[in-house]
Amino acid sequence: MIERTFILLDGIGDRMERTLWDSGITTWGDFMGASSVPRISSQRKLRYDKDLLKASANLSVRNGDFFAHRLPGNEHWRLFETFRDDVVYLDIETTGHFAGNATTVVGLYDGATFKAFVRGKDLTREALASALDGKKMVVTFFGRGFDIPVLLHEFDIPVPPLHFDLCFAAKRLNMHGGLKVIERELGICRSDDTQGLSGADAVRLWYRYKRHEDESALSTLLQYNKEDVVNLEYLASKIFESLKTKVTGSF
DNA sequence: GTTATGGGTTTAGTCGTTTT
DNA sequence: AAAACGACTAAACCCATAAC
Repeated sequence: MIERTFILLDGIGDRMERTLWDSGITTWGDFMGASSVPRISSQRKLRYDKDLLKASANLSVRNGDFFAHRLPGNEHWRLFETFRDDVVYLDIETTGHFAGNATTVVGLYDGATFKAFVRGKDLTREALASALDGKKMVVTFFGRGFDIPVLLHEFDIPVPPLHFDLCFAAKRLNMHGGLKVIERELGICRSDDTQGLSGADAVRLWYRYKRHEDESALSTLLQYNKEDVVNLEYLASKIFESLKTKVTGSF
């Protein structure tokens, strides 16, 4: 998908990109190989050829920062397949807005293993930073509005440059509603222990664990968080494929 | 059910630039 | 000169969450 992307060129927006695709120029190679391109002067084409060459070089060394800066946040999804091996799925639980919104649990999943960091145990700036180190893309549900700002405010850690927020991506596919609703739409089932639990319940579970040192409440909370995070992977690949088809019209 | 919060996106409209 | 287009802006809107 990234090699079909032209909106990273300065002066090319989504409409011009569509025009290029429609005229048969569907990849960077097509563009650079064409002797001339409709609606683009030869002078500009020269500049774009250089830019695309630079993009190719950055793609081959897998430089996530390069693309993060050249694409608007709502188009970061285009790099999901490219950086799939360096993705981290992330979901946090907190004490809630009016209790200062302190992070209680940070759940991370890299596609193979799940790791939860718990406040008062192993949730530290250093542990988080090292777990996120080297990741090129973070996948969240509404993380742009919630998880990432909260984490930055509390821990000031470096986060991966690319961010695939499934909430806004799903909306582009006319899938409205929160994470649980969308999970159900895609046929994902929750375990018996966490069936029907919501974010508000996560707050309650935390307080139950804290007040009574109730380890079973914590373990339910961690299970809930784990399912949230692990399900993001399936959601992401589904949403990526649908978005790709929708945007390109699957030429 | 309503409201507040803080982050973000989308949409519609306007304006300036590029291409033919 | 006209058409097509991107950039910019502001307003509307969405989400998770909890207090009321």
